[in-house]
Amino acid sequence: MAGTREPIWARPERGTRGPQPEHSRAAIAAAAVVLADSGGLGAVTMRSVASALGTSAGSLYRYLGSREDLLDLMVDAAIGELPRGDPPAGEWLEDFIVIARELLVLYQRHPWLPETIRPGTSFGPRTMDFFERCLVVLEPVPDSTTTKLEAIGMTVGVVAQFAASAGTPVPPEMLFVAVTPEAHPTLHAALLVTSPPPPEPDLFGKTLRILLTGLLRQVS
Amino acid sequence: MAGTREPIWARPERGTRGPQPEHSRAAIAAAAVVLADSGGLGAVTMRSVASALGTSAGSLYRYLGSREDLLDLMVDAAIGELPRGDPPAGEWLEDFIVIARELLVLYQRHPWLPETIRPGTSFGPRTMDFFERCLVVLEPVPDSTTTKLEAIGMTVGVVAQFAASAGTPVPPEMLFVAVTPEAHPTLHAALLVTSPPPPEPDLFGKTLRILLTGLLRQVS
DNA sequence: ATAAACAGCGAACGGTGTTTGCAGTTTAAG
DNA sequence: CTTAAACTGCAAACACCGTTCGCTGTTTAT
Repeated sequence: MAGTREPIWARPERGTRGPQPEHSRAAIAAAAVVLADSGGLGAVTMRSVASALGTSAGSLYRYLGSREDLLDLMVDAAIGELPRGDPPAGEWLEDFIVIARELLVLYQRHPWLPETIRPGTSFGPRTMDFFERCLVVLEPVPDSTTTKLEAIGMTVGVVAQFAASAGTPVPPEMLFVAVTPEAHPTLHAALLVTSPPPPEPDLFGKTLRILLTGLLRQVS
Repeated sequence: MAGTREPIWARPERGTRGPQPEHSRAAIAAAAVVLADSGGLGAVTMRSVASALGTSAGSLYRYLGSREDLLDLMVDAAIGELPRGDPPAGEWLEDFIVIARELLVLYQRHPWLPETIRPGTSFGPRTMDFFERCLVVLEPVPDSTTTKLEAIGMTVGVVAQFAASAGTPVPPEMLFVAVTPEAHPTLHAALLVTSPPPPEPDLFGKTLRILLTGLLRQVS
């Protein structure tokens, strides 16, 4: 029953005694984000982050309880890069899709973000700001907040899906070594097509419009 | 240019010389799946899989080129558990949603599966069978195979989203330590609701129906 | 018969997250 | 002002990880 630990957001950044820490959570998160941006999440090790800050791995545990805490910090720092102001005054659907597009470019700038948002992630204050901003935009929608949060969660998932598929522009044939013309005739035929049909111009917006108008009640 | 390696499906399971191997890819995958089911993906180490098979970690490299190969084997083995026969004769939308439901229960039985399907996964023959089965069901739809594959991918993503959110039945307050009544009034109010409204009876089916009827042309 | 290809195994290598003990520093309490 | 508690930083160590290597023995093609 004591397997889990208190999330980092519930612990004070520093105590009231002792010398002033040489680093801050924000600086640690920023250094880790830089490493992840250039080398992927695998490049974010306690030692690499520590050496980027000019300290040692063990010293990081004065700031973090575990590597998971570091990931929580990174997630919140990245989501904190989203635009914050701009409470828009248009139609809620279009406003919300604007937010989704902002999230998409964030996911493309930080490809490690979706995989770092894992089950067990403890979301920080900047992420809560994001959720709040979504709810504000959805204010005109007459559904319950629970339903809205479900719709937001589904949207975030779809955005991650688009960000991931945009990373692999054309499926390399390496991923399809296992298809045989006999067992998979339809699939095999599809892979032989040399010039695929022109892609939907705005599949992203189209998909989200479909999903949201179905999931949330239209304001009459 | 030589950073990537040939996927395991392109290599023969065994050569033509030498003694018969004591294990098989299928047995290795099965052992790894059992470990992941009970202890999560983190419990799947070369040493743990090897010891489950009564051998040593180094010996596994006679069968696998890397741990990634092991994950590829696991993914294909799990997806291979999906029902295979039953080419249904109903409406394509309902038939496809049946497949999606089968995938959902598979994801719930193997919670490690979505995270194991990573960018770079090389899909095996059982997974190709699954794609083929999806395409067969979508045969009556007049869209291009490319569009259908996009719809399938989006469906798989949505199913993973549902499987993940079903794993966390009620968001524990630990995940929301960072919300403050001042900065997040709407969110804060939503978390105070003691009895949330009864959830949509079949949000899963509803969502997929919405998504698929929008993404794919209705058969006229 | 010979040589190549292969299986199995134990030891080792570099890397990982994390813990621990210690020395030095700052602050709160007596 | 003194003292003790709380705190920081650091180096070393621990257990574990994926992976490689060298070796012995076995099977098969030539």
